[in-house]
Amino acid sequence: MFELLSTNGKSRRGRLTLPHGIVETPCFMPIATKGAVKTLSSEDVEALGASIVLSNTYHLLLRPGLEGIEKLGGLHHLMGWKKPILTDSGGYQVFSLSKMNKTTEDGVTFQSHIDGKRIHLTPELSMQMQKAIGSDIVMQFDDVAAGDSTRERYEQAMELSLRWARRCKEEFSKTPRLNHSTTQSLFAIVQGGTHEDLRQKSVEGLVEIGFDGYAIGGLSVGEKREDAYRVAEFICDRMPADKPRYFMGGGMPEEIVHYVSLGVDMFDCVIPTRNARHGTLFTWAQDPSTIDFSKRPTDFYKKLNVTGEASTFDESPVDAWCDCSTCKTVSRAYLRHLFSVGEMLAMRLATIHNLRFYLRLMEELRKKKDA
RNA sequence: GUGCCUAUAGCACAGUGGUUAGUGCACCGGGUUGUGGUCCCGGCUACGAGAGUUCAAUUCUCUCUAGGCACC
Repeated sequence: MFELLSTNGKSRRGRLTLPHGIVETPCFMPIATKGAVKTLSSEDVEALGASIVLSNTYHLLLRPGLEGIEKLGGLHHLMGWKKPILTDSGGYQVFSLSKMNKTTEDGVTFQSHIDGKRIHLTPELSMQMQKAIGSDIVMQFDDVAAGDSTRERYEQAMELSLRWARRCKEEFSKTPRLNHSTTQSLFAIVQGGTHEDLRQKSVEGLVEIGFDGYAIGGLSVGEKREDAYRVAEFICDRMPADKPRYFMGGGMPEEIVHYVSLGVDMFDCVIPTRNARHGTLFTWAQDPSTIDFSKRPTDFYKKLNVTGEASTFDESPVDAWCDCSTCKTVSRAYLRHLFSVGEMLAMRLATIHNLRFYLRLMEELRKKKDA
């Protein structure tokens, strides 16, 4: 299911063949937490050039629920999205959303942020839910420690994630495939904070169990960027070369460039979509096809706060180098006006642009490897 | 014309005879890393004018000006 097409130093050019289609890597996965990339239709997302999206087990478990999603025929059918879907397991949401949760060996009990109902999420339930969703790529249920945790906490989270990984694999292997696909993949998640020895133990333990792909979890959660770079390289150097590598949750454009140079194949991040909704847009500092990414540049883009005063009478497009529909049809002045009066269209136009920026970045990064 | 009420930031309002006059919205700037669509952190801008009482007035008194209400 994963072909390594070429390498250049540590960086890789690959191809994932999944039940719902082919994903060229390195790739970026737009986030459709509750079954939609906010403000966009599935058709929009496809037109932007996305080949896979990320959705979320935790949110879909709350609504429409396990039985609900089965009755609805799985998430692909519900969304009208024909390409691959990866689902996060819900582990991160326990860390990031709910302050009122309790982690035990069995799983996590927390209160729904919607109606306060108590939910007990276990590795087994997460697997069942992701199967019901019909994800092309299922993520293991994991325990994420905050970026400023003690070594003890990192170690505990890593060990627990390792034990949960085993349970996920068992459940994943035995439960009848509820949906359309017979070839869902299961990815494991490496934990261990910024400690190399813990990360090493995590990778080795997971590889021994055996998964279809491996993710780097627990970074971009408050630690220093240089620590994240160091740990990511350490992990990549110990991951199996013939399996896809997924950096979870990151990051800024220059971080993605850096991680690609270390050999990461897959990314997801809320930055392009969330920043778009708050008026922060990414723009190219030069023609993207002329950027030499092998030098790990950090200055190849600029952030534009389009709600700022400077855009008030600016008739120019958001980005002259961009080929998205927003840049081809509207001015900065119009976008600023739409934000200023609170029109929903502002968020949509900005989301289209920022996602296109990220997807274009990946296209350019792949081109360099193709050449 | 007469009486009463009001006058504090761009707007709506708090408040005080004594160091640096608050809040919300608006505006300006920054943030956002396995989603917060409404979030977070900063910043700017004010006691209508004049006189009096007082050690000290945005605060109390008077006059003026402007606005509101009522009555002719």
